[in-house]
Amino acid sequence: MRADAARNREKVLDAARELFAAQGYEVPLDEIAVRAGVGPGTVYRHFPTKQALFQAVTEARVAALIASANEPTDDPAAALFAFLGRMADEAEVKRDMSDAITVSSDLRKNLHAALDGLLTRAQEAGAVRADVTATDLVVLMKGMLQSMHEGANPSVLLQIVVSGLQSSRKP
Amino acid sequence: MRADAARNREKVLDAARELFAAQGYEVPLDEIAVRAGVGPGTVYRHFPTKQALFQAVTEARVAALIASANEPTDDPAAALFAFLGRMADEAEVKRDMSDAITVSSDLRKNLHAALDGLLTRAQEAGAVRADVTATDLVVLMKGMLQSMHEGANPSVLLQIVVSGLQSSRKP
DNA sequence: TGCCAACCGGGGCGTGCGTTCCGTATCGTC
DNA sequence: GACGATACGGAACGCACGCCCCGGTTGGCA
Repeated sequence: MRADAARNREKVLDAARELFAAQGYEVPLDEIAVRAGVGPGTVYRHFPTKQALFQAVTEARVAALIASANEPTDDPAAALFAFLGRMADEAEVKRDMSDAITVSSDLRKNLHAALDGLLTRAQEAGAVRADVTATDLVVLMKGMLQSMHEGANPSVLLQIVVSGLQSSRKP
Repeated sequence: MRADAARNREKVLDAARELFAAQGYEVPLDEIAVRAGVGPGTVYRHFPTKQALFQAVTEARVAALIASANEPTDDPAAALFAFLGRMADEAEVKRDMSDAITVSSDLRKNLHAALDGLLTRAQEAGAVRADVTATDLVVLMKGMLQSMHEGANPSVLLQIVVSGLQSSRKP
């Protein structure tokens, strides 16, 4: 790969990181190109599609998050809640977190699997209501993450969800 | 107004009700026109804009919902939770409920005011954590309502939120 | 029944966006 | 320093959608 090509690739990635984080997936690709100081064609030389660029930007972050879910622990409930907290923290600063779940089905599947493990163990420990599924949690979190950028208080939202998970099923 | 004009107006309203409920605000206006058996021009003869048509379809339902929030009660917490339940029930069947909050700022304002009243009274009764604001609730409900159509169990989601609201603030 | 106003259909315009194409500039090698 | 491959930029395409316009049609009143 030529030197300037590598440089441009980085400029595109930097611009994409910044704009996806600020505005989410809906930011026009042309804006990213302008911010990077290149033409739209150049973006497509390095990434076959807008989705691919988005994944290149978010994949590593989300993968790290998911990896942190698989560390063994002796307090399953605390592990689950800590994970939700990390997701919320990440989403509070970067708007692309919630879009990542929507755009990439791979990512969503991985997240689902990670949450499933955490959730099941927390439920076996009796710390989380038994009628919640991993799907419920993914969806609930996605709703929460989106809500964070519309004026709500993120920590209050998270506490509500965590408390709600701990309460027992209504008759 | 001519007889056929009135008939077409009703056909458009029926089609809009059905398609907005099924697919939300994003449904193309042309689809509504096709479903109604008329041309797009006819839709615009009766409603100046797509938003206007959407409001014509949703306004009454949401207004009724909001009105139900203002009935006096002696159990403020139950009133609040019942209201949230009604919102959830409505959204479970009709996808346009959550869009209504987004599209019409009037509707959003009214909903905010209604929730503010319910919430404040429930908090004064000590039944709901004091650090939640009406904005938090509107946004959280919007996220939840959107999420309901993605495979989660609506009643579990609602129970989690309700339980979370009742729990006290973490130190 | 004839006439005019009201109304209808659908083709068309403007816009925004993802994506592609190609003439031109630039890099790296011989 | 010249040459070929590589990469660049941005104009252009296709598509989807909200919205408007106009030639033809229809309804209801005289």
